[in-house]
Amino acid sequence: MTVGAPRARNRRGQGDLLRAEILAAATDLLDAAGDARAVTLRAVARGVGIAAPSIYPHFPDQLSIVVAVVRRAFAELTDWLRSAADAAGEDPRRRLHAVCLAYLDFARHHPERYRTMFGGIWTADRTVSPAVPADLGSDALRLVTDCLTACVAAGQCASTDPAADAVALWVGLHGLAHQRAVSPAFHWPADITRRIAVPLSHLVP
Amino acid sequence: MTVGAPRARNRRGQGDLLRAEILAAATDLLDAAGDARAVTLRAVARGVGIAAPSIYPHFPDQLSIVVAVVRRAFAELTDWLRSAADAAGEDPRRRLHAVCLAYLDFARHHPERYRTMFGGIWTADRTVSPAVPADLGSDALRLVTDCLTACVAAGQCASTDPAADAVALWVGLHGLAHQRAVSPAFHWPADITRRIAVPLSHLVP
DNA sequence: TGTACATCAGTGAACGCGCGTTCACTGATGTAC
DNA sequence: TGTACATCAGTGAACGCGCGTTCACTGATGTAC
Repeated sequence: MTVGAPRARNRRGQGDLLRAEILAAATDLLDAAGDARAVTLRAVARGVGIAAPSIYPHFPDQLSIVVAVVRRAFAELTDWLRSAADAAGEDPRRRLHAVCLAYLDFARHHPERYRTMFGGIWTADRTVSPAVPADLGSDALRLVTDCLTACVAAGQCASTDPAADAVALWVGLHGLAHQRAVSPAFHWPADITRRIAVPLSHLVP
Repeated sequence: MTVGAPRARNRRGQGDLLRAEILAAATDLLDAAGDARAVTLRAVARGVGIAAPSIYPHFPDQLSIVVAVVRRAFAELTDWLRSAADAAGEDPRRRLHAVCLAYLDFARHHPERYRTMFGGIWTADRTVSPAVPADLGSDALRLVTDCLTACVAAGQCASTDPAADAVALWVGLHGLAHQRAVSPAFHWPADITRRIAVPLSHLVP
């Protein structure tokens, strides 16, 4: 976090540009510190290079910044998964495989962000329930469900309830993603991804 | 957290009793607030009913309290799993089943504690890596591994690498336990436990 | 075309707060003689 | 048995810090006339 030359102030009508800068700085802070607690209003302001009160026209309080960061991260995750599925072509099995790997990739590349996305945001006074996966993660979960359903339709998957099994598969992926973010030093079995994803996918041989 | 009558001071030589009270108050605080951040030195002191500096003879700093709480929680988890296994009798399959359910029970009864146990403890200056599951969770993981190995020996499980599959099973349980602690409101499939534990256990029909 | 003025983007100083930690201390309790 | 004293358990006041938030403000920019 370097403090550069004094910021050129945005032109009239372009004040919302600062909002994007604030979000970017907050995301950087989260990725660097690995703790939503580090995303203080003053630290964000320092990151952007503005005075702390300048944040208020864009976010009503400090918590809103963290929530906005998490919301954007979920949108990125969904885009990331969708791109992976699209790149995998038409075969349902390949698509499912690609989405699972992409999910784990996302967590691996942004471990701190991932922890905060799925760790909940807890405060003393306000109750902020990001409602993962029901609300924020619903798009990502639906993508997994769609892949699994397509596998069933193609006769490649033995699931009799793809929606429920998609939740189970996602839970398994999440367990791995989350705990790898927390304990990268643990000696994970080399094929741990396969060991989790294959049984939970109910793919037929 | 009520402030009662002024504490009777411990007798000479019994000063270590306070250590246990401090740990208990810190655990209560964690369970109530759901955030390791709430376990401040001053809040713990208030909970016990002592002056804040009285903690220092027992813990070198605030972080050490949280670490001690987590260590004790892991010991409790291991005891809890062992009791469940013992109560299940000799049949390996029943033992494995009992341990899986007990694991999820523990998380369900202490969601905030669970989140902190497996969420890592992050600070700006000191790096505290609880090394889950390698270090702290190793006893619990070994219990799962032993159960799975016994199932293989009894011909009830098709795993060819029980140690690696135990990690996969644990990851699945953890994913469910963790995300249920974060998002209890999500509409989990009714049989989600079975959907995760059965495929990852590789039990034969 | 010039100019007064409203608006907008952002500042700087200050507030009260809870925090971790330090320091010198107090007063009860046990023990040596 | 009595008494001086060391030790132990814990206190109270104070420190400096970073925090979220407030307030009155500044100065550039666009616009109405």
